[in-house]
Amino acid sequence: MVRVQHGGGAARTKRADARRNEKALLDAAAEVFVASGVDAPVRDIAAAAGVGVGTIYRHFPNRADLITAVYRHQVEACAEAGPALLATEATPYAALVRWIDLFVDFLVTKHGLAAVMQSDGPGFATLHAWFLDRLVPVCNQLFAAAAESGEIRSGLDPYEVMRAVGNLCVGAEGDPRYDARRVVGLLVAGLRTADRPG
Amino acid sequence: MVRVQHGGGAARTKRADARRNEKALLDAAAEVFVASGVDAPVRDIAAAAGVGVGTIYRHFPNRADLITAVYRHQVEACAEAGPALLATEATPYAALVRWIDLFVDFLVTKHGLAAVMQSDGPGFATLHAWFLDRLVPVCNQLFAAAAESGEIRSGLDPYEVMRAVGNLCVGAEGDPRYDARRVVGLLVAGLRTADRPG
Amino acid sequence: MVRVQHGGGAARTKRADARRNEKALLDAAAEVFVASGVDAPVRDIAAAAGVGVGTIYRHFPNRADLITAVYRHQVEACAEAGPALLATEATPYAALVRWIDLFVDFLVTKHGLAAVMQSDGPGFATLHAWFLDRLVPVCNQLFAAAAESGEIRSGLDPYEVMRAVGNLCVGAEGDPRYDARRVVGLLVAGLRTADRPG
Amino acid sequence: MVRVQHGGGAARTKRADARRNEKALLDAAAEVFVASGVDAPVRDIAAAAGVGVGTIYRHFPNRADLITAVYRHQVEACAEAGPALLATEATPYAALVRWIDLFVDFLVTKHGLAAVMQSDGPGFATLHAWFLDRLVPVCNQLFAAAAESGEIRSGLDPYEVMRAVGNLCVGAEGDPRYDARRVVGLLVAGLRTADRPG
DNA sequence: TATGAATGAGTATTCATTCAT
DNA sequence: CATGAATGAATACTCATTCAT
Repeated sequence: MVRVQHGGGAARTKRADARRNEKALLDAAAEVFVASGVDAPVRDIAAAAGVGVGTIYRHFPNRADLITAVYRHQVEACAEAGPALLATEATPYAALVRWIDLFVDFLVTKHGLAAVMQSDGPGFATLHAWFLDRLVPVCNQLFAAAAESGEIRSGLDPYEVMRAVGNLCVGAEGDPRYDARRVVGLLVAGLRTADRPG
Repeated sequence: MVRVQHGGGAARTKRADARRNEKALLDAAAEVFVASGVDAPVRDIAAAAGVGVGTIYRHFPNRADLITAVYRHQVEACAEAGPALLATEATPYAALVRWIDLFVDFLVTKHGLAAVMQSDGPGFATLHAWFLDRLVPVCNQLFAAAAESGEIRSGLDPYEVMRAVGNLCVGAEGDPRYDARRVVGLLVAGLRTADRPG
Repeated sequence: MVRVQHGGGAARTKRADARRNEKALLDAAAEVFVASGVDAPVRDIAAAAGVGVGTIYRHFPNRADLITAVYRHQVEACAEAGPALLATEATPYAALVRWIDLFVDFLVTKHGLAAVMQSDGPGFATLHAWFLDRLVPVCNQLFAAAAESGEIRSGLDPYEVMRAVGNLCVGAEGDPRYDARRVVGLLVAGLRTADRPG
Repeated sequence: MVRVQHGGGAARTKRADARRNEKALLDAAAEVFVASGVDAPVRDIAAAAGVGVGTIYRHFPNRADLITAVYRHQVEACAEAGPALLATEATPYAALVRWIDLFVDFLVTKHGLAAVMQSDGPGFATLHAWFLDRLVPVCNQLFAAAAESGEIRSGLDPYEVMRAVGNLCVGAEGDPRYDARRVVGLLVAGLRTADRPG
């Protein structure tokens, strides 16, 4: 009723405002996550976004919701890249390698995000599930293609490999002797068929 | 004279008591670590050990000291196994594989310990350094032998590989679809020379 | 429109509430300081004010901020009295004596506050500096005038004398045989020129 | 009976040991007091003395006992200097000035000891009383002589003046602009008769 | 009698979360 | 709907004091 009193235009304006607000909030949260990790104090995020903490709780009741929202677009892009790579790369294995590279790029540049892949806290369960729901099918597709083309071993669980890749990206920053891409490269090399031609 | 004997005896007894206490404390801490991770509240550990918090601070001024002490023996055993395996296994690569298996066994059974390998908190720096100081040289030796025998690629950094293995063990429990040993197996397979015989 | 009015009003109301709260907090803190000194536990102050400890930390991040706020008005009044006395008293020395009396009155009635004048703790540095910044200039003015009129020795450091007066007020309560005003009177008498007329 | 079994010699040896111990303890405590103030942790004192904390508690059940013991000799010397100065100095006032100088020298070189003169904690009551019992009579004598010779005002309470001097010595170290001797000089100057000759 | 290990109360401080305005 | 003030549980750490050896 209140909405009716305000009229449709007002409601739309409101919604637009809310959206702008949410967008600003997500941008700010992303920055804070990079700087302080996904465990950053809620107040810091609110301050960075220029909103009150209450606003954050309204939009994202739990932290996982916020993290999910923050990275949704990027994860989305990563997910969509799978089929595309499969279509453009020379072989399914090449596509798989490229895709994993994208995944790694995504993870290592987000301080602390990789930890999400391993976190067992109940609050992160939703986020965890969301990541998997969105990316594992893509990964499945790539693995299936590469297995069918005989480029990688059969019997591999794409989920497990993704989880492994995620783990390898944890804490990659700040240690000059540890290069997540390099060790992921080793892992990916290990996927190849045991008795491949060369 | 009695006093002198008593004094000496008392001193030794005292130390023995303290040592027993320390042992009980380490056992309790190990259990709490398994249940709640290495970040478990000091009070919980104290309660589990049946001592006051002061006693913990007396024996282990900071948390890293406690963690180090808790896992010292096991890490020690792991370190000592390296040369032994090199002597008994058929090839250096076989020894390396077995040794990494031991390392993984050690890590995956200790909830949260693997996190230590990646933790960047200043409080964990000492512990981190200790782990590396003790295990990296062993790892170096195994890698050198396997590289010399032509079983693995050259140019690998054992430290980096250990770090990767550590990461792969993070959060291994509680996820039935993720088997740290299996993914480490993939990584280790990736170490092999690119153009190995078979 | 209603909303806009409400928004503005709400914001102002909020701030007013917070201010009221802060005032209550300051009053409570002042009382606790009198009863238990400026080192009183934060929790006691919070309890006395009927607020949570977090509220205190919100308003006054460190103890010095709280103490400063508690005594700001009184110190302010003391500072402002300097020039006024200079204008109304018969001679500069008389003004100085009266002003020091005010200062003493202020200090002796605040249990533990005088200790602030001597505290060397880093946390009190700000407070200490603030006290001095505000009062020393006033004191300088009074001393300069009294020196020019030939009523007191030259070469005195007003800061040092203030510090001395502050020290003389320490622990003045609770000892019936020690009267801060009396001993300060002795000190002030000692300021007079050595070869004054009478 | 046990003592009888040990024999007189043994008992005497024991007592000698205990005395040596107590002496070492006092020396160590004095050093720690200078370094960290009279509120230094008991354990620090014990460590400095090379004894267990229990030993300190045995010899000095409360901190005040320890402080008293630590400074007993020096206070004693100060007390004894009073009559001596009265006998050797030209006038009673000169003796008084010299004696107060001694008192100040004693206080300012002992970090935190001066605080004892103002402390109202029950634990320090004994110490406080002891200081006064020993020094006030001496001070009385000096004041009486100086008053009789007409060099200082009459009606002064020596106790109060001592207390004031003690206060003026508080926090004297660490502030280059505050010189306890100087301000005590002002106070002492203020003691002179209001209408003295020159 | 000396020791020092153990105790645990006391205190500061942070931060997620709620709710009146 | 947004705000941010208020809350208070949680946790680390210190240190005086006791007591078994």
